Amino acid sequence: MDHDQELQTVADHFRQEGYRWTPQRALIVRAAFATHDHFTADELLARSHEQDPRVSRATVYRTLSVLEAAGFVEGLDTGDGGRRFEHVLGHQHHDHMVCTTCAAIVEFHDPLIEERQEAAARQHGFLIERHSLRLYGQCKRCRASVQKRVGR
Amino acid sequence: MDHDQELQTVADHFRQEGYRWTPQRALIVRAAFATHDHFTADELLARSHEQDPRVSRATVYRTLSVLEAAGFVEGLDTGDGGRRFEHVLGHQHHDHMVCTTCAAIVEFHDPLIEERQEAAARQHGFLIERHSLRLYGQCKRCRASVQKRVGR
DNA sequence: TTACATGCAAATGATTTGCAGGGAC
DNA sequence: GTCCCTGCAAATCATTTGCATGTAA
Repeated sequence: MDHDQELQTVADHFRQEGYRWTPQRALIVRAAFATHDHFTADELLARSHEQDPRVSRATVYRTLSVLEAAGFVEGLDTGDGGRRFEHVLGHQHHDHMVCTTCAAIVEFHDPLIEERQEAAARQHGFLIERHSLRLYGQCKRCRASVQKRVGR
Repeated sequence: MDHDQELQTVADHFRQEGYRWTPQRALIVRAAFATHDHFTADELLARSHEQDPRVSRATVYRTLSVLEAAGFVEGLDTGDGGRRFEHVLGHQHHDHMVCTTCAAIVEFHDPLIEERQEAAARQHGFLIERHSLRLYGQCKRCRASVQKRVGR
């Protein structure tokens, strides 16, 4: 799915749900989908401002919450109180490793883990709607630089 | 490990790390360990106030952060911006299912999942310090009441 | 004695909301 | 023409911090 198609999908969803499709929302969604990275609300505001400095922070938050509810975007707690969002539409589900030193995010996926989650849920009569698996620690790069320091 | 022993362990840790062991900290830790549930900072403050209304919110937060750093307590983002803590000392590691309807928390544990997490981390040169696995959805009770409603 | 801890109130930072004017449908 | 959306500023909410005073070691 290319970006224009995606944008169309989102626009359709907004209208179907009774939301209006405004230039601000188009601009914010375009900015959110521009790259597949993990952005904060503030970064999204900044990116939107590159296109039009009049877009307000409030509208960014309001749009993000509609996008999240619709599953176009997924929010991750960063652990330090903030949140980052990622563009999900058209991307395969995956989990995250978060570096506690440099905040780098590594994505991974393991079907066996997903399967065992389902099994655990079944055992408890629980119906999974979504899940979040995060590994916190040191990424390759940060481990390497620690070892260097320790080594000398 | 009974509660007095636990308290002693925590007190020892505080002193070893150069923190002072004060009546407030003892009171707060006792309140945190009183039950194995998932409490907010605010609830802990309330519980502490039952013993001594002069304990301040700031001291609760300051004590929680030492407890968390030491691994006596573990913080979980609730998804709505807040956090809950749970007493970890003397309890086996486990993950959580969170009911999005009634907020009930079900604990579960799967060694195979842990193993696969380690494997994934190894593959990416990542060193896990801690992890968080949360399944969000409907608990048994809430599923049952939805079905009842749909059924009639 | 001397840092560190405490309580208080003010500061912070992310997110939300009330409101009056503007614009999608 | 409605009613939702927007920008702005003020309001929240959880958490943190500065400071003068208290106190564990």
